[in-house]
Amino acid sequence: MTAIRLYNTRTRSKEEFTPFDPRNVRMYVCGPTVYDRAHLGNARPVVVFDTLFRLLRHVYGEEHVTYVRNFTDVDDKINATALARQEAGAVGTLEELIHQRTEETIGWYHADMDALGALRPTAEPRATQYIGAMVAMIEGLIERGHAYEVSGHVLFDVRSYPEYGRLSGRSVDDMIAGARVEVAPYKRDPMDFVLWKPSDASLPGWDSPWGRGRPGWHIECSAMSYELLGASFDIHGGGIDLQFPHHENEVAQSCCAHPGADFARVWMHNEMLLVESKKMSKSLGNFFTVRELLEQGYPGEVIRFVMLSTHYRKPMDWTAEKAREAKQALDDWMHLTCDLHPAPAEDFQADEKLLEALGDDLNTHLALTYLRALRSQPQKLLDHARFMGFLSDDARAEYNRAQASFVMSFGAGSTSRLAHLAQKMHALRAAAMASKDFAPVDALKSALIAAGVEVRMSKEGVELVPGAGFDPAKLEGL
RNA sequence: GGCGGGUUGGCGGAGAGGUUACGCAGCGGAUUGCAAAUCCGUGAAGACCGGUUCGAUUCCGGUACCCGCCUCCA
Repeated sequence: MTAIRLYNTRTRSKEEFTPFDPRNVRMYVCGPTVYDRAHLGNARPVVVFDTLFRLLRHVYGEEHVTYVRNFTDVDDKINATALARQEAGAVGTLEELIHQRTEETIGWYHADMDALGALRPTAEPRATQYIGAMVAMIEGLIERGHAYEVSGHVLFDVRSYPEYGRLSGRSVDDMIAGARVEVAPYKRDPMDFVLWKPSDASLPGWDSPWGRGRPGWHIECSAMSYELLGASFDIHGGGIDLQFPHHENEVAQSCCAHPGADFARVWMHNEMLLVESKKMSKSLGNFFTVRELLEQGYPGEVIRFVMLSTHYRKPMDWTAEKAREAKQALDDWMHLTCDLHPAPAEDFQADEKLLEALGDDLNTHLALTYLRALRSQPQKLLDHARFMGFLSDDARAEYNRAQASFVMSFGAGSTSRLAHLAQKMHALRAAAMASKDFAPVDALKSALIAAGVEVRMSKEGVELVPGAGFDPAKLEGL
């Protein structure tokens, strides 16, 4: 069995991965808050942990890996969007408008992440489906003396959990010293965080022992991971910016609610995405969405390739140049493999070298280097690229559709416009060879290149290949 | 202020205490009427200062600079 070593944020070291139960390897990854289109930064953990999911499925068997990624559909930004729609005259109750908004966003998210070649997780729970589990967990925390109720709020008492701060390497005292936020007066300790907060009539709420309200941000992941994966599971992933406070608080809640269990054994955090060397973030406003990129003509697999060309624990700068290189490599692979048939997934056995690269804390860059070396073995390249999430059925279909639509618009075989031009070119060239006057040949060649056609000439004949910027209209009159 | 991470050739980006990363770009060659595509070959690095070592870009310490978290965020 392939050895997998993963960097564990909790211990700050690379460790050999040993699942609690090899027949049910369990991974939880923090998913999106569904109030708007996913930006490119949101896509990084999706692609990274999708690659890990694929590796785990290959090593332990498809049926033996459970991957949970949540949708946060309780959030004040969602409420605000719904409220704005209502004020703009949208029909329906606030709850209906909120539901509409989250449904719509989840649909976008699925479409965008599918385009990146990411497999759907085993389960995608929504916070609103687990309010009962959250309330139960909060009640348990109060009973055990780890949480307290104050004026409709329930707060977690960080001083009741001595390990608080261990995951993110901070001490409560240091954090208080450097605190930049105003502290709510009802908190026993400035670092105490909200488990439950009251909702007024203009906000969505659920009945609870503490009145009508809604959960704090962190409790949902604790409740859903417990319900779907148990008190102890193998891997918890997410962006490094979630390490504190989100994951720290998750650890505190879960470990206090289920003493004796491990919660997540391995914590994995992907680094941030940069744009122009600055972190892409909502507050800086320098983010763009996956959809925008797709619409600009960057195929999803190109985005995936760029993502995987940088190790997940390093910041990654998104640049047009990287996208260009990725596209070049993928086009080349597609061209080499478009006529081959992929091996059925169940028969595929990945090469040990590729598995070693991925098993070494997801060295995806090395894995891509391995794929590149497979140029001379197209069948092997096709199967291994597909294992990595490239050259998918969709991408191959799209490629073939593009080829077909080209034939469609010009007619097939010798009557095709380009074939005709190729013949013309060939004849002109043959004449030029004799007359030594190449001007007419060069003129036609220039016109073809201007139309986005690549001109390949050899002794055997002339081959015309339409490129990315191919414009059939420019062929008129040639 | 507290905590964490980074600094590799023109660009991107890995591994390894000593032996070619790789890709892109460049250069040279084959090929071509000239090109394109393809193939072959090739130069170029390890922020700075110390230490450990027979030997460090790789380990340790310091300096500088950059970045992130501590506030919604993947």
